[in-house]
Amino acid sequence: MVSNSYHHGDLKNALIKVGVELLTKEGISGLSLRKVAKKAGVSHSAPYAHFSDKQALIAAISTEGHTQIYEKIIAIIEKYPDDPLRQLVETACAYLNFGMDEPDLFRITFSGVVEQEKDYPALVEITQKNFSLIKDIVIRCREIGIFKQEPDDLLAQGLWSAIHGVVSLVQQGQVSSSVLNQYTPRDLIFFTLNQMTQIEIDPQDLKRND
Amino acid sequence: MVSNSYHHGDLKNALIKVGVELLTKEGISGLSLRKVAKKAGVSHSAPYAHFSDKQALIAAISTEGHTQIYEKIIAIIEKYPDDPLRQLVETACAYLNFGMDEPDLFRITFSGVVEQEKDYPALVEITQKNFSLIKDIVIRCREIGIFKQEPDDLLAQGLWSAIHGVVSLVQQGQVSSSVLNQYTPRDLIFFTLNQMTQIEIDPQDLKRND
DNA sequence: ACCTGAACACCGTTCAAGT
DNA sequence: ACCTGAACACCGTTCAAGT
Repeated sequence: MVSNSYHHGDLKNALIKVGVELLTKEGISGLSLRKVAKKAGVSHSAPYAHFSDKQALIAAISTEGHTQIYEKIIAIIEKYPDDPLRQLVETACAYLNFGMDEPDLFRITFSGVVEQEKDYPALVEITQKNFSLIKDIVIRCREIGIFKQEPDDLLAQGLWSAIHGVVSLVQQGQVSSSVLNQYTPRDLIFFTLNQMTQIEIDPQDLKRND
Repeated sequence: MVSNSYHHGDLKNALIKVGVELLTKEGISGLSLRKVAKKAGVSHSAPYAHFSDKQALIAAISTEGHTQIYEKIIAIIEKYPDDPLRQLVETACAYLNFGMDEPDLFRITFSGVVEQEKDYPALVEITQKNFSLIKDIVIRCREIGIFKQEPDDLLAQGLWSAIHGVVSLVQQGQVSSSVLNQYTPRDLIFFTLNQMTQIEIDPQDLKRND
């Protein structure tokens, strides 16, 4: 509907968009280059003009997922500019929500579906930008006494790993049912944040937004 | 070589074994039912007598991966019967080693490649047994003051999630290069254990075995 | 430069048939 | 009960050809 025969000017981005749609609709196993091409209204070989192979499209979709998280974190930082603890908590919750709301996009983005990440500069760049944002939040948190003095990199990496672990297991259904009966995924996030920090974080204090 | 025409009595286990071999040799993308069948010396439709579909074989391989970790943890507990902290540390390192030594088997086992875990009772059972082992270790650790008083389930789940997060990111190459230049994966594990516990764990104390 | 259509090798899965 | 072989629909990828 955007154009008629030889497609719009930007098939590349159209393929990424259609790819994400197909992914959320049919899951990772339903994501094929041929279906994406058909859904975009081009022949099954047209995508090869823009992506060297299927992995390259998956890498582009992963880049899209990282970008979505990046924009969410930026928005959180701007919303609570003087409250680094809040930034930390909201970022962790945003990560959890991403895993719960868009499980397949989350998997492609954060669960190593892309095999040779280093081959995709745009992907490497956005992952570095995301880590940088988290490191900034951690630094500001440490300045107000939330962490003991540890190297920033290690703190940020440890924190992100722990949150990533929780969300991954929740999203894969690998959380013990005895735990799931008593605690919500949100509880697990707060438990982890409390273990990783030197202060007590009360979920009740933070309930007045999504 | 085991037999001649109509194969040995246990094609099912032969297929699992060959599947693991093929997995470590060619990776997840190289694991196909047809290749497994050929490698086992049967026609491409023979596996369907034992596995309803490809997912069922993958679930069996995942079960094998969980069983390998289970046996390692059992061995660790028997090796250090009176040292729960050591049990904890060694188990975490075993998890890391599994991720580093057999990345593809690790992925199938712990990274949600199996889509409907609940459909495979043997898989559900071994995951419960593993969680139970970890919970036992955590309980014994708490009794000697390593953790503050928290519910066992939550402690065990939180700890396992954090370790899982570290190993997953390491194994997927998603650890920031600035961190990798300064710290080994083992450092990250010890950092995480130190954050999650109430005592200081010194890696030096534990260096005299693999 | 961008896209098409035929072609190839490889999948997962089914099913009638064989022992 | 266990396995085979043909068949089907679907892949990813390549390439000569068209505008």
